[in-house]
Parts: sequence; structure tokens; C-alpha cells
Amino acid sequence: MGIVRKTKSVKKVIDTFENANQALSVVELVKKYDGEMNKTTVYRILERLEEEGVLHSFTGKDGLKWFAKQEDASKVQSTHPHFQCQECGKSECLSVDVEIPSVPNYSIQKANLILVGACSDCQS
Amino acid sequence: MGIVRKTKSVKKVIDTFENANQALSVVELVKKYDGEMNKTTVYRILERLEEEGVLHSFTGKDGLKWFAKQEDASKVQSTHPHFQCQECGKSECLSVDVEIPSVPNYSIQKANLILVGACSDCQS
DNA sequence: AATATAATGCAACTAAGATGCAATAACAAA
DNA sequence: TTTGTTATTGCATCTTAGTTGCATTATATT
Ligand SMILES: [Mn+2]
Ligand SMILES: [Mn+2]
Ligand SMILES: [Zn+2]
Ligand SMILES: [Zn+2]
Repeated sequence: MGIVRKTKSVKKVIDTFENANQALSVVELVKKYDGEMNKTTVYRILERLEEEGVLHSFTGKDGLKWFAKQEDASKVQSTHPHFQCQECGKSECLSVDVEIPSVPNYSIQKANLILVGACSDCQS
Repeated sequence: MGIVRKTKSVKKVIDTFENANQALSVVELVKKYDGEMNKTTVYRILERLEEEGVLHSFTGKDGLKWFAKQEDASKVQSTHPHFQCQECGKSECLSVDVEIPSVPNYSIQKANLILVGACSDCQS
């Protein structure tokens, strides 16, 4: 499973994430590659890059799927929160610690935390 | 805005939430009312009940929209986490406190925390 | 260069959710 | 209780994210 072949399209996607210091939604990636890569291909490359551990994904505040580089564990913990700016729409991984609350009788496997607000560029 | 008329359908929806001690996804509500209420009507009633403050909503782990009763502030804080069971699919509001991490240069307006795991009924 | 098969393009499909409009039902006023 | 106003509903249609099957193409390996 995962990526086996470094195709032109795969290289493009990897390159895009290398040069982006933020998360990218599948929707915007499909738009970005319009004309050079099929929508289905974008979805499948992202899927494979995630399986390979090159990218990771999360569901944004509006239910859209986002991807971002998978930084090494030292910088960002496996379960980290994501920030989404209400003004410019940008989204990014936060390397802060989150206290996952424990709930009696429940076993929590993972936590999905989205923080919504205004990023540094968008302060009024 | 909001609910003005207590129609049969509105009463049904309110009643469903009264007798459910969990969150309900729009998808399952549309199914539940199949034959007695139009899909569009379900969406619109939920929307109005939320505007009225009778219900509140959140986006589940898979991007689906869920609704739940709006308990009084004393029991559940305005920004509370939600739990979603990977086994049975049930979802509910958690009345626990969550530390919203502060991020330098960012203003956080709200937090959306979904905890995923196994509920008490689904422990192995 | 020949081969095996992973990856792609394309068309069609699924499913959640939104929208415009005409018909209907609440409900307040008469 | 009847009537008039208008909120609500049903229905058809649309939008958009995401998926799937299959034939074609490109990559990596020998
Ligand atoms: Mn991340
Ligand atoms: Mn809740
Ligand atoms: Zn911003
Ligand atoms: Zn369960």
C-alpha cells in the first residue's frame, strides 16, 4: 500500500506541501491543479501520501477534509489541534499540548480539536 | 427569525430530542421521519430550533452535522466537547471542562472538540 | 527493450445539504 | 367560527464533496 511510484503528479503534490506552511483543503488543491491533474487523482494521491505518513488529515470546522505535512513527532505530537481562521480561511497545525479530558466509563481513543478564530495576519 | 409556529412536524422533532439522551445526526433524523416529513423540512426545522436556542449543533468526526438539546448553561458550558462512539456510532454532549489552549498572536473565538472512542455500552 | 502493474483520466455515481416556488396549514383578528 | 396573512411545508431541482469501475498510460524492474 501507499506510494510506490514517484509520478509527476505525486511530485507536484509533495512539492506544494513542502512550500506551504499551512494545511490545504482537498477542495483548494483540486482547484489549484485544475487542468493539470484530475480531481480523482488528487484525492488518490493525498490518500496514498497519508498512508505513507508523508501527510496527515483532519476534518475542518465545516466538514471539509484538510491535509498537512506530517512533521516529526518531536515538533508536533500525534494528536495535535488545528487552527482555522474565520477571516482568511487559512488552516494550520498547532504544536501545543492539549489536555484530553477523561470521561468515566468511556475509553477515549483520539481527540479532534479545531480552534476557530483570527490568525495573526487577520487581527483587526 | 426562528420558530414561530408549533406545527405537527416541529412538535415531533422537539419530542424526539426530549426522549433522546444523545445527539442525533441530521442523516438519521431524515431517515427516521421518512414518509412523514420531507427531508428539506427536517433541515429547516432543525435550523430554526437552533436559532431559537432549543437545539445546538456540531460537526461530527466524519463531517456530518449533529444536533442535540441545548441544556441550560449550569449543566453544560457553552463550549463543551462531544463524544462519538466508534462502535455503535452514538454521539453525545460531554459536560466536562476543556482547557482551550491559547496561541500567541491568535485570537481564539471557539473550540470544537470531538472525542472518539468507545462508550460505556461498547467496552470490550 | 520488454514486461508487470501502479497510477491516471474519464464518466458516472452517491450522498449531504441548499434553494425557488407553489400549495398548505397556523394562528391572530374579526 | 370564519377569514386573512404569512410561516411552513413538499417537491423538484441543483450544488458540491467525495467515491468507484474500467480502460489507458506511465513507472519501475528485469
Ligand atoms: Mn495537523
Ligand atoms: Mn453538545
Ligand atoms: Zn487569517
Ligand atoms: Zn457505543
